[in-house]
Amino acid sequence: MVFTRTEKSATSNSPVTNGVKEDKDFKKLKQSKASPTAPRRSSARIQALQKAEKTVAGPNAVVVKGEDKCKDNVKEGKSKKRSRKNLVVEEQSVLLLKKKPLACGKDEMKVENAVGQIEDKSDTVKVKDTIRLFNKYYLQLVQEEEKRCVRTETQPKDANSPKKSSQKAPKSKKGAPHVDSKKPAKRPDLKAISKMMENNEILYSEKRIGSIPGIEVGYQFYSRAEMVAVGFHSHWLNGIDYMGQSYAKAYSFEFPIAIAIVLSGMYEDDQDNAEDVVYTGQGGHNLTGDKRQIQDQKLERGNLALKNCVEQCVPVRVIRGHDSSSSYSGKVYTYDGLYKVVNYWCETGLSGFKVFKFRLRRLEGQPTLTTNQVYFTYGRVPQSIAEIRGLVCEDITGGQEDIPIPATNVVDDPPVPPTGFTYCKSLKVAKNVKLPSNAAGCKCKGLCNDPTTCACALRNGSDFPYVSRNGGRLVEAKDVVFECGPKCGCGPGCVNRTSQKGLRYRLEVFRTAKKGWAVRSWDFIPSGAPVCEYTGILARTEDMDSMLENNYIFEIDGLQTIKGLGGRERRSQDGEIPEDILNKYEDPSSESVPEFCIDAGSTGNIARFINHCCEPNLFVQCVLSTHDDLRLARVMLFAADNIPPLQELTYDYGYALDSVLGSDGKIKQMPCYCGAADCRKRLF
DNA sequence: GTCATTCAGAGGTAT
DNA sequence: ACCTCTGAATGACTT
Repeated sequence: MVFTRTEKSATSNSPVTNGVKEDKDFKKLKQSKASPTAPRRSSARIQALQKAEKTVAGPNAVVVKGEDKCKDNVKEGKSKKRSRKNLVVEEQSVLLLKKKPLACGKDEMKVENAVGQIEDKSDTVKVKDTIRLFNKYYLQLVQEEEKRCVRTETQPKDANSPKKSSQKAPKSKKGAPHVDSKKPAKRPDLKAISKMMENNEILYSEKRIGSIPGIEVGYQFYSRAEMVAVGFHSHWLNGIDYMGQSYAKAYSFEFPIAIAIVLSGMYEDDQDNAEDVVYTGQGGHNLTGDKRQIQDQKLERGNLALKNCVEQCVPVRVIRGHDSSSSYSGKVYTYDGLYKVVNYWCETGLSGFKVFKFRLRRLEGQPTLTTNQVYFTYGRVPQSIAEIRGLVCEDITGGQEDIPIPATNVVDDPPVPPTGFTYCKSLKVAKNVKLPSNAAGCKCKGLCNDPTTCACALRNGSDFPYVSRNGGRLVEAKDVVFECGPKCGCGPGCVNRTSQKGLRYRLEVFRTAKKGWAVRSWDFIPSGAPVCEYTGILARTEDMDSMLENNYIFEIDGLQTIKGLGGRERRSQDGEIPEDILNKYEDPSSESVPEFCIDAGSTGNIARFINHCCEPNLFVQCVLSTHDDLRLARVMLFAADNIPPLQELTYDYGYALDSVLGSDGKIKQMPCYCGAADCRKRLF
């Protein structure tokens, strides 16, 4: 089930876009308390509110301060030079600041709760934001790399090979030995963590013994580099992460001591029995080729660190690496909890060389390991229609989409399928709305790949908004994305048509107990990948006002976002949007409220089943391709995170609290069941 | 399509 | 100046 979407707010890179209910409501909203939701939604809107009512509430001000600091820690990392202690102290002072308002009156109670939640969740959210930042850098660097490849491709010999999808550029830059500049940059993941280190954006740059706040047992990483970004395991290559002598001053242990290990199952002598692990030490093996042992291991570095753990009873975080062929990322790393290093010995391994062995036993009192974690399989993703439990409809699209979308219901008795709507893959336009088709288009041939000449890329700030990796991923949320359209010279395979290529993942509509219908994917979805468009009937908002009970209206607020109106957070930098686009809308009254909306009440696609969540994994992105009218932009949903199979897909409907009025003119409330740690508890 | 091989990668640790 | 249980591209192979 879906409700009216309103203003969006974005948390860092989880974007937001679109419609505001109406400005009178917004005024009401303004009067509402400097809402407890402020922390969660980094939200422009709330910030605007706070600015607007600076005069309010002392305690709130304090809280805000604390939050700001908190945010600083997350976003800018510790920009202070290292010195751990300072950091710790600072964090404590933040805590103090946060706790202060606890003892206050009613309104402040809200704040208190909110603050309490911030604390709980902020660890989780810090991790999430850190990973999102990593993903953003990663995609930016992939983009840079793709650009570089184009350059080297066109330079050497203008290989205008008719090969279609491969503008991949054979990276044999041998032709130009002096490299077309400084950085070969082959590993965007490593570059991304380098960048985060430079900027002090590593979440826990100080190594820690034991568990890491915000990372529960079962947490999944999608690359070694992600772990480095969080500070969970600080080498991207080594299996054993340990604290060296430099920590001797701050602790009374004998160093080095190991703090985290990755089990990749690659050592020929490793044994893994879930709760009980025999881990082979590092060193002495052939780095290339068969990776066999070629010499004796020594009791040094990581091996010594693990030995010291035995004697000093230091627990070690254990991460298991898994191949997951079904995913684009190809690898998954699960955090499986703390283990104690029970003992160690030295033996002659299969290859005849000395190896060290460490027996690890899982500490008690942790969530049980499932076989899914040890022998990694993603839940039970059905392989065929016959395997689907609770199937109530084989394909709700009736064959319209390339990939069928089944519906399942294991909640109702008897199970019922979703009804009351007509599936429609593409947008329909109401009679009184005219969709222009004035986009000029670019003159590229075949595929667009040179952002310096493609007219469409130029509109996006001289870059393609997408990288071609994984079939097209949006590098970051923008106010609006300009895609290639019907008048462009490029073909359908062009990366700048990424949102026009239909569904890419096997989606399922499933029944939930409290939230009605919901949507999930059987496939892994990498961050920045397009998930689906929001379709329905494109209509005038004013015609909708009578239909208060219609919960499927999506207001198109591309224009409002671009202007930063209604508290929306700008996503693009000033000057990035071509002026000819902006200058069209001169009537300020037309700007305050989205003029157009998409009504998916009676007709729509899969998007109408996607639920709201206060901590979503999708974001909304306005896209223009056939015309350049921001008020009529297409609405796309993109993945904000790497999304594992079977995780419910959600986005932030973006309601401001108390912004929705019932037919009686009273404020309507709707509880939120999203279950996020920082849930606002109300949808509106 | 899958497998095997290749190799750059870049910070941490110790010398 | 070492070390390193990645990742991705390439080439060889199998169906």
